[in-house]
Amino acid sequence: MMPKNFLPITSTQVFVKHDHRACARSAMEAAHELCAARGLRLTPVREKVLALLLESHQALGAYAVLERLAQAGFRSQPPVAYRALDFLVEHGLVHRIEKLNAFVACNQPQAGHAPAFMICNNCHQVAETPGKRASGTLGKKARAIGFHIQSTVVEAEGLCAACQAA
Amino acid sequence: MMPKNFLPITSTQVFVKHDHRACARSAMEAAHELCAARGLRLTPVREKVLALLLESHQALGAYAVLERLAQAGFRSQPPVAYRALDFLVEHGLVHRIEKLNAFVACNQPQAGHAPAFMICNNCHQVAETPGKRASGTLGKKARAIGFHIQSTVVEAEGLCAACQAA
DNA sequence: AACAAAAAAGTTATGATATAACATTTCTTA
DNA sequence: TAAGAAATGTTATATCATAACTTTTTTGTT
Repeated sequence: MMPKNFLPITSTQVFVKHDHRACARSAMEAAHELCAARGLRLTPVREKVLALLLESHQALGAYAVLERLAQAGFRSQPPVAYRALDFLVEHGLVHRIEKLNAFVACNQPQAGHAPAFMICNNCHQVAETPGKRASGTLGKKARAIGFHIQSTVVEAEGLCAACQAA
Repeated sequence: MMPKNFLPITSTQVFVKHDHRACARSAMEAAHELCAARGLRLTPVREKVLALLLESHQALGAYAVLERLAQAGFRSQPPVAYRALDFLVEHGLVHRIEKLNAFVACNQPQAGHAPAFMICNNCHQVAETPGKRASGTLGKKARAIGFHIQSTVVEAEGLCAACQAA
Protein backbone atom coordinates (compact mmCIF):
# COMPACT_ATOMS: atom_id res chain seq x y z
CA MET A 1 0.00 0.00 0.00
CA MET A 2 1.09 3.54 -0.67
CA PRO A 3 1.09 6.06 2.14
CA LYS A 4 -2.19 7.99 2.19
CA ASN A 5 -0.37 11.20 1.34
CA PHE A 6 1.61 9.65 -1.49
CA LEU A 7 1.69 11.97 -4.42
CA PRO A 8 4.13 10.67 -7.00
CA ILE A 9 6.01 13.46 -8.66
CA THR A 10 5.61 13.57 -12.39
CA SER A 11 8.22 14.37 -15.00
CA THR A 12 6.44 17.67 -15.47
CA GLN A 13 7.32 18.67 -11.96
CA VAL A 14 10.92 17.55 -11.76
CA PHE A 15 12.18 20.44 -13.84
CA VAL A 16 10.21 23.08 -12.02
CA LYS A 17 10.22 24.32 -8.46
CA HIS A 18 8.26 22.01 -6.20
CA ASP A 19 8.04 21.00 -2.57
CA HIS A 20 11.08 18.82 -2.69
CA ARG A 21 10.96 17.92 0.99
CA ALA A 22 7.56 16.40 0.52
CA CYS A 23 8.63 14.83 -2.74
CA ALA A 24 11.59 13.07 -1.14
CA ARG A 25 9.66 12.15 1.99
CA SER A 26 6.83 10.51 0.13
CA ALA A 27 9.22 8.56 -2.08
CA MET A 28 11.02 7.31 1.00
CA GLU A 29 7.75 6.29 2.59
CA ALA A 30 6.79 4.48 -0.57
CA ALA A 31 10.11 2.65 -0.50
CA HIS A 32 9.57 1.54 3.07
CA GLU A 33 6.12 0.26 2.27
CA LEU A 34 7.30 -1.53 -0.82
CA CYS A 35 10.03 -3.29 1.14
CA ALA A 36 7.66 -4.22 3.91
CA ALA A 37 5.21 -5.61 1.40
CA ARG A 38 7.84 -7.74 -0.30
CA GLY A 39 9.77 -8.80 2.79
CA LEU A 40 12.86 -6.87 1.74
CA ARG A 41 15.28 -5.34 4.18
CA LEU A 42 15.87 -1.63 3.74
CA THR A 43 19.02 -1.69 5.85
CA PRO A 44 20.79 1.48 7.03
CA VAL A 45 23.19 1.70 4.06
CA ARG A 46 20.42 1.06 1.59
CA GLU A 47 18.16 3.62 3.17
CA LYS A 48 20.98 6.13 3.33
CA VAL A 49 21.82 5.64 -0.35
CA LEU A 50 18.19 6.12 -1.28
CA ALA A 51 18.03 9.21 0.89
CA LEU A 52 21.13 10.62 -0.79
CA LEU A 53 19.63 10.10 -4.21
CA LEU A 54 16.36 11.61 -3.10
CA GLU A 55 18.09 14.82 -2.07
CA SER A 56 17.96 16.01 -5.64
CA HIS A 57 16.76 14.98 -9.06
CA GLN A 58 20.31 14.81 -10.27
CA ALA A 59 22.00 11.50 -10.99
CA LEU A 60 24.89 10.50 -8.75
CA GLY A 61 27.75 8.23 -9.74
CA ALA A 62 28.58 5.30 -7.50
CA TYR A 63 31.70 7.00 -6.21
CA ALA A 64 29.83 10.19 -5.40
CA VAL A 65 27.42 8.07 -3.40
CA LEU A 66 30.34 6.35 -1.74
CA GLU A 67 31.92 9.64 -0.73
CA ARG A 68 28.73 10.80 0.92
CA LEU A 69 28.30 7.45 2.64
CA ALA A 70 31.80 7.77 4.09
CA GLN A 71 30.97 11.26 5.36
CA ALA A 72 27.95 9.77 7.05
CA GLY A 73 30.06 7.21 8.86
CA PHE A 74 29.69 4.19 6.60
CA ARG A 75 32.60 2.22 5.21
CA SER A 76 34.19 3.63 2.11
CA GLN A 77 35.03 0.69 -0.14
CA PRO A 78 33.37 0.53 -3.57
CA PRO A 79 31.35 -2.63 -2.86
CA VAL A 80 29.52 -0.77 -0.11
CA ALA A 81 28.01 1.63 -2.61
CA TYR A 82 27.58 -0.87 -5.42
CA ARG A 83 25.79 -3.41 -3.25
CA ALA A 84 23.31 -0.90 -1.97
CA LEU A 85 22.77 0.49 -5.45
CA ASP A 86 22.35 -2.99 -6.91
CA PHE A 87 19.71 -3.78 -4.34
CA LEU A 88 17.83 -0.55 -4.96
CA VAL A 89 18.00 -0.95 -8.73
CA GLU A 90 16.94 -4.59 -8.57
CA HIS A 91 13.80 -3.63 -6.71
CA GLY A 92 13.01 -0.58 -8.78
CA LEU A 93 13.68 2.02 -6.10
CA VAL A 94 16.52 3.51 -8.10
CA HIS A 95 17.27 3.60 -11.81
CA ARG A 96 20.58 3.47 -13.56
CA ILE A 97 21.11 6.11 -16.24
CA GLU A 98 23.30 4.41 -18.82
CA LYS A 99 24.31 7.57 -20.59
CA LEU A 100 25.74 8.95 -17.35
CA ASN A 101 26.91 5.80 -15.58
CA ALA A 102 24.96 7.16 -12.67
CA PHE A 103 21.86 6.63 -10.59
CA VAL A 104 18.62 8.46 -9.82
CA ALA A 105 15.95 7.70 -7.28
CA CYS A 106 12.70 6.45 -8.72
CA ASN A 107 9.71 8.70 -8.29
CA GLN A 108 7.08 6.02 -8.68
CA PRO A 109 8.41 2.74 -7.32
CA GLN A 110 5.10 1.05 -7.81
CA ALA A 111 4.59 2.03 -11.40
CA GLY A 112 7.00 1.41 -14.17
CA HIS A 113 8.65 -1.52 -15.77
CA ALA A 114 10.07 0.48 -18.65
CA PRO A 115 10.74 4.05 -17.65
CA ALA A 116 12.20 6.62 -20.01
CA PHE A 117 14.38 9.53 -18.95
CA MET A 118 14.99 13.13 -19.91
CA ILE A 119 18.40 14.41 -18.91
CA CYS A 120 19.00 18.15 -18.88
CA ASN A 121 22.55 18.88 -19.98
CA ASN A 122 22.52 22.19 -18.18
CA CYS A 123 20.95 21.70 -14.76
CA HIS A 124 21.71 17.98 -14.76
CA GLN A 125 18.32 17.04 -13.45
CA VAL A 126 16.77 13.83 -14.69
CA ALA A 127 13.05 13.38 -15.17
CA GLU A 128 11.49 9.97 -15.35
CA THR A 129 8.45 9.22 -17.37
CA PRO A 130 6.61 5.95 -16.99
CA GLY A 131 6.61 4.77 -20.65
CA LYS A 132 5.50 1.30 -21.64
CA ARG A 133 7.90 -1.29 -22.89
CA ALA A 134 8.49 -0.90 -26.59
CA SER A 135 5.47 1.21 -27.31
CA GLY A 136 6.96 2.98 -30.31
CA THR A 137 8.88 2.34 -33.47
CA LEU A 138 11.29 -0.02 -31.79
CA GLY A 139 8.57 -2.22 -30.35
CA LYS A 140 6.89 -2.44 -33.69
CA LYS A 141 10.13 -3.37 -35.39
CA ALA A 142 10.94 -5.93 -32.71
CA ARG A 143 7.59 -7.63 -33.20
CA ALA A 144 8.08 -7.58 -36.94
CA ILE A 145 11.31 -9.56 -36.74
CA GLY A 146 10.35 -11.73 -33.79
CA PHE A 147 12.80 -10.13 -31.39
CA HIS A 148 11.73 -10.69 -27.80
CA ILE A 149 12.45 -7.62 -25.66
CA GLN A 150 13.53 -8.28 -22.07
CA SER A 151 14.54 -4.77 -21.05
CA THR A 152 14.89 -1.35 -22.58
CA VAL A 153 17.00 1.74 -22.17
CA VAL A 154 15.34 4.94 -23.28
CA GLU A 155 17.12 8.17 -22.49
CA ALA A 156 16.98 11.61 -24.05
CA GLU A 157 19.55 14.30 -23.48
CA GLY A 158 18.73 17.91 -24.06
CA LEU A 159 17.60 21.06 -22.30
CA CYS A 160 14.67 21.43 -19.95
CA ALA A 161 12.32 24.34 -20.47
CA ALA A 162 13.86 26.45 -17.71
CA CYS A 163 17.39 26.00 -19.02
CA GLN A 164 16.38 26.88 -22.57
CA ALA A 165 14.96 30.15 -21.30
CA ALA A 166 18.17 31.03 -19.46
CA MET B 1 26.65 9.48 -53.32
CA MET B 2 26.22 5.86 -52.39
CA PRO B 3 27.97 3.17 -54.39
CA LYS B 4 25.66 1.91 -57.14
CA ASN B 5 25.58 -1.51 -55.54
CA PHE B 6 24.89 -0.16 -52.07
CA LEU B 7 22.24 -2.23 -50.39
CA PRO B 8 21.97 -1.19 -46.78
CA ILE B 9 21.33 -4.15 -44.54
CA THR B 10 18.19 -3.87 -42.53
CA SER B 11 17.61 -4.92 -38.95
CA THR B 12 15.61 -7.81 -40.31
CA GLN B 13 18.69 -9.22 -41.94
CA VAL B 14 21.21 -8.76 -39.16
CA PHE B 15 19.87 -11.65 -37.14
CA VAL B 16 19.63 -14.05 -40.05
CA LYS B 17 22.19 -15.54 -42.39
CA HIS B 18 23.13 -13.12 -45.10
CA ASP B 19 26.00 -12.41 -47.45
CA HIS B 20 28.12 -10.77 -44.83
CA ARG B 21 31.07 -10.18 -47.14
CA ALA B 22 28.90 -8.05 -49.36
CA CYS B 23 27.28 -6.44 -46.35
CA ALA B 24 30.62 -5.35 -44.92
CA ARG B 25 32.03 -4.34 -48.29
CA SER B 26 29.15 -2.10 -49.18
CA ALA B 27 29.22 -0.43 -45.78
CA MET B 28 32.93 0.24 -46.19
CA GLU B 29 32.35 1.69 -49.63
CA ALA B 30 29.62 3.89 -48.25
CA ALA B 31 32.00 5.08 -45.54
CA HIS B 32 34.63 5.99 -48.11
CA GLU B 33 32.14 7.92 -50.17
CA LEU B 34 30.75 9.72 -47.15
CA CYS B 35 34.23 10.79 -46.11
CA ALA B 36 35.11 11.90 -49.59
CA ALA B 37 31.92 13.89 -49.81
CA ARG B 38 32.55 15.65 -46.51
CA GLY B 39 36.28 16.11 -46.85
CA LEU B 40 37.03 13.76 -43.98
CA ARG B 41 40.14 11.65 -43.74
CA LEU B 42 39.51 7.95 -43.34
CA THR B 43 43.08 7.29 -42.21
CA PRO B 44 44.53 3.80 -41.84
CA VAL B 45 43.64 3.39 -38.15
CA ARG B 46 40.15 4.69 -38.71
CA GLU B 47 39.58 2.45 -41.68
CA LYS B 48 40.99 -0.52 -39.80
CA VAL B 49 38.71 0.10 -36.82
CA LEU B 50 35.71 0.35 -39.07
CA ALA B 51 36.78 -2.84 -40.85
CA LEU B 52 37.12 -4.63 -37.51
CA LEU B 53 33.64 -3.58 -36.49
CA LEU B 54 32.25 -4.57 -39.86
CA GLU B 55 33.55 -8.10 -39.46
CA SER B 56 30.48 -8.98 -37.43
CA HIS B 57 27.29 -7.48 -36.13
CA GLN B 58 28.55 -7.84 -32.60
CA ALA B 59 29.59 -4.85 -30.55
CA LEU B 60 33.26 -4.54 -29.62
CA GLY B 61 34.62 -2.75 -26.58
CA ALA B 62 37.35 -0.19 -27.07
CA TYR B 63 39.97 -2.50 -25.61
CA ALA B 64 38.91 -5.37 -27.84
CA VAL B 65 39.36 -3.03 -30.78
CA LEU B 66 42.72 -1.96 -29.40
CA GLU B 67 43.90 -5.55 -29.11
CA ARG B 68 43.05 -6.27 -32.72
CA LEU B 69 44.69 -3.04 -33.82
CA ALA B 70 47.88 -4.05 -32.06
CA GLN B 71 47.77 -7.44 -33.78
CA ALA B 72 47.50 -5.59 -37.07
CA GLY B 73 50.61 -3.57 -36.34
CA PHE B 74 49.15 -0.37 -34.96
CA ARG B 75 50.17 1.19 -31.65
CA SER B 76 48.49 -0.22 -28.60
CA GLN B 77 47.75 2.68 -26.27
CA PRO B 78 44.11 3.38 -25.40
CA PRO B 79 43.96 6.77 -27.13
CA VAL B 80 44.66 5.06 -30.44
CA ALA B 81 41.40 3.15 -30.25
CA TYR B 82 39.39 5.89 -28.60
CA ARG B 83 40.40 8.53 -31.12
CA ALA B 84 39.48 6.39 -34.07
CA LEU B 85 36.20 5.38 -32.43
CA ASP B 86 35.43 9.00 -31.54
CA PHE B 87 35.95 10.03 -35.13
CA LEU B 88 33.77 7.24 -36.48
CA VAL B 89 31.02 7.89 -33.95
CA GLU B 90 31.11 11.63 -34.55
CA HIS B 91 30.49 11.10 -38.23
CA GLY B 92 27.89 8.41 -37.82
CA LEU B 93 29.93 5.53 -39.21
CA VAL B 94 29.85 3.73 -35.88
CA HIS B 95 27.42 3.81 -32.99
CA ARG B 96 28.11 3.50 -29.30
CA ILE B 97 25.91 1.03 -27.45
CA GLU B 98 25.53 2.52 -23.98
CA LYS B 99 24.25 -0.62 -22.38
CA LEU B 100 27.37 -2.50 -23.43
CA ASN B 101 29.99 0.25 -23.35
CA ALA B 102 30.82 -0.97 -26.80
CA PHE B 103 30.64 -0.06 -30.46
CA VAL B 104 28.97 -1.36 -33.61
CA ALA B 105 29.43 -0.34 -37.20
CA CYS B 106 26.55 1.57 -38.72
CA ASN B 107 24.67 -0.15 -41.51
CA GLN B 108 23.24 2.98 -43.06
CA PRO B 109 25.66 5.85 -42.57
CA GLN B 110 23.53 8.15 -44.67
CA ALA B 111 20.30 7.53 -42.90
CA GLY B 112 19.76 7.90 -39.23
CA HIS B 113 20.00 10.64 -36.74
CA ALA B 114 18.27 8.68 -34.01
CA PRO B 115 18.86 4.98 -34.43
CA ALA B 116 17.50 2.40 -32.02
CA PHE B 117 19.13 -0.93 -31.27
CA MET B 118 18.13 -4.49 -30.50
CA ILE B 119 20.78 -6.42 -28.60
CA CYS B 120 20.50 -10.20 -28.49
CA ASN B 121 21.69 -11.47 -25.13
CA ASN B 122 22.48 -14.86 -26.57
CA CYS B 123 24.26 -14.38 -29.90
CA HIS B 124 25.36 -10.85 -28.97
CA GLN B 125 24.47 -9.43 -32.35
CA VAL B 126 23.14 -5.91 -32.48
CA ALA B 127 20.58 -4.77 -35.01
CA GLU B 128 20.07 -1.14 -35.80
CA THR B 129 16.77 0.28 -36.81
CA PRO B 130 16.51 3.80 -38.19
CA GLY B 131 13.86 5.23 -35.81
CA LYS B 132 13.05 8.92 -35.74
CA ARG B 133 14.03 11.16 -32.88
CA ALA B 134 11.46 10.94 -30.12
CA SER B 135 8.69 9.50 -32.18
CA GLY B 136 6.96 7.75 -29.29
CA THR B 137 5.82 8.32 -25.75
CA LEU B 138 9.02 10.06 -24.76
CA GLY B 139 8.86 12.56 -27.59
CA LYS B 140 5.29 13.38 -26.76
CA LYS B 141 6.12 13.86 -23.12
CA ALA B 142 9.13 15.99 -23.97
CA ARG B 143 7.02 18.28 -26.12
CA ALA B 144 4.43 18.48 -23.39
CA ILE B 145 6.91 19.85 -20.87
CA GLY B 146 8.99 21.90 -23.28
CA PHE B 147 12.05 19.67 -23.03
CA HIS B 148 14.28 20.10 -26.06
CA ILE B 149 15.81 16.79 -27.10
CA GLN B 150 19.35 16.92 -28.47
CA SER B 151 20.12 13.22 -28.62
CA THR B 152 18.54 9.94 -27.66
CA VAL B 153 19.61 6.51 -26.53
CA VAL B 154 17.16 3.75 -27.40
CA GLU B 155 18.30 0.20 -26.80
CA ALA B 156 16.41 -3.02 -26.23
CA GLU B 157 17.96 -6.16 -24.83
CA GLY B 158 16.37 -9.52 -25.42
CA LEU B 159 16.50 -12.53 -27.67
CA CYS B 160 16.46 -12.56 -31.44
CA ALA B 161 14.13 -14.96 -33.20
CA ALA B 162 16.83 -17.52 -33.93
CA CYS B 163 18.05 -17.61 -30.34
CA GLN B 164 14.53 -18.01 -28.97
CA ALA B 165 14.07 -21.04 -31.14
CA ALA B 166 17.29 -22.63 -29.88
C1' DA C 1 18.11 -20.76 24.16
C1' DA C 2 21.22 -23.10 20.79
C1' DC C 3 22.15 -24.08 16.40
C1' DA C 4 22.43 -24.01 11.35
C1' DA C 5 21.60 -21.66 7.22
C1' DA C 6 21.07 -17.48 4.80
C1' DA C 7 21.76 -12.77 4.12
C1' DA C 8 24.32 -8.81 4.61
C1' DA C 9 28.47 -6.30 5.47
C1' DG C 10 33.69 -5.98 5.82
C1' DT C 11 37.98 -6.15 3.28
C1' DT C 12 41.61 -6.68 -0.15
C1' DA C 13 42.73 -6.68 -4.55
C1' DT C 14 42.15 -6.08 -9.27
C1' DG C 15 39.73 -5.59 -13.70
C1' DA C 16 37.56 -2.65 -17.19
C1' DT C 17 36.59 1.68 -19.27
C1' DA C 18 38.04 6.39 -20.46
C1' DT C 19 40.60 10.78 -20.77
C1' DA C 20 44.10 14.61 -19.72
C1' DA C 21 48.14 16.58 -21.23
C1' DC C 22 51.88 17.34 -23.89
C1' DA C 23 55.40 16.00 -27.65
C1' DT C 24 56.06 14.76 -32.41
C1' DT C 25 54.84 13.90 -37.04
C1' DT C 26 52.15 14.43 -41.18
C1' DC C 27 49.12 16.89 -44.11
C1' DT C 28 47.27 21.02 -46.27
C1' DT C 29 47.44 25.23 -48.33
C1' DA C 30 48.76 29.83 -48.97
C1' DT D 1 58.57 26.08 -48.41
C1' DA D 2 56.95 27.84 -44.28
C1' DA D 3 52.97 28.22 -41.18
C1' DG D 4 49.01 26.34 -39.31
C1' DA D 5 45.99 22.52 -38.70
C1' DA D 6 45.16 17.82 -38.10
C1' DA D 7 46.53 13.52 -36.70
C1' DT D 8 49.37 10.44 -34.10
C1' DG D 9 52.71 9.04 -30.33
C1' DT D 10 53.34 8.57 -25.44
C1' DT D 11 52.97 8.79 -20.46
C1' DA D 12 50.26 8.95 -16.84
C1' DT D 13 46.13 8.81 -14.42
C1' DA D 14 41.10 9.20 -13.71
C1' DT D 15 36.82 6.81 -13.43
C1' DC D 16 33.72 2.95 -13.12
C1' DA D 17 32.91 -1.88 -11.53
C1' DT D 18 33.43 -6.57 -9.63
C1' DA D 19 35.80 -10.98 -7.91
C1' DA D 20 36.77 -13.47 -3.98
C1' DC D 21 37.06 -14.40 0.55
C1' DT D 22 36.10 -13.26 5.69
C1' DT D 23 33.24 -11.82 9.38
C1' DT D 24 28.95 -10.35 11.33
C1' DT D 25 24.09 -10.21 11.67
C1' DT D 26 19.63 -12.00 10.91
C1' DT D 27 16.32 -15.61 10.43
C1' DG D 28 14.21 -19.86 11.03
C1' DT D 29 14.34 -24.34 13.33
C1' DT D 30 14.75 -27.49 17.04
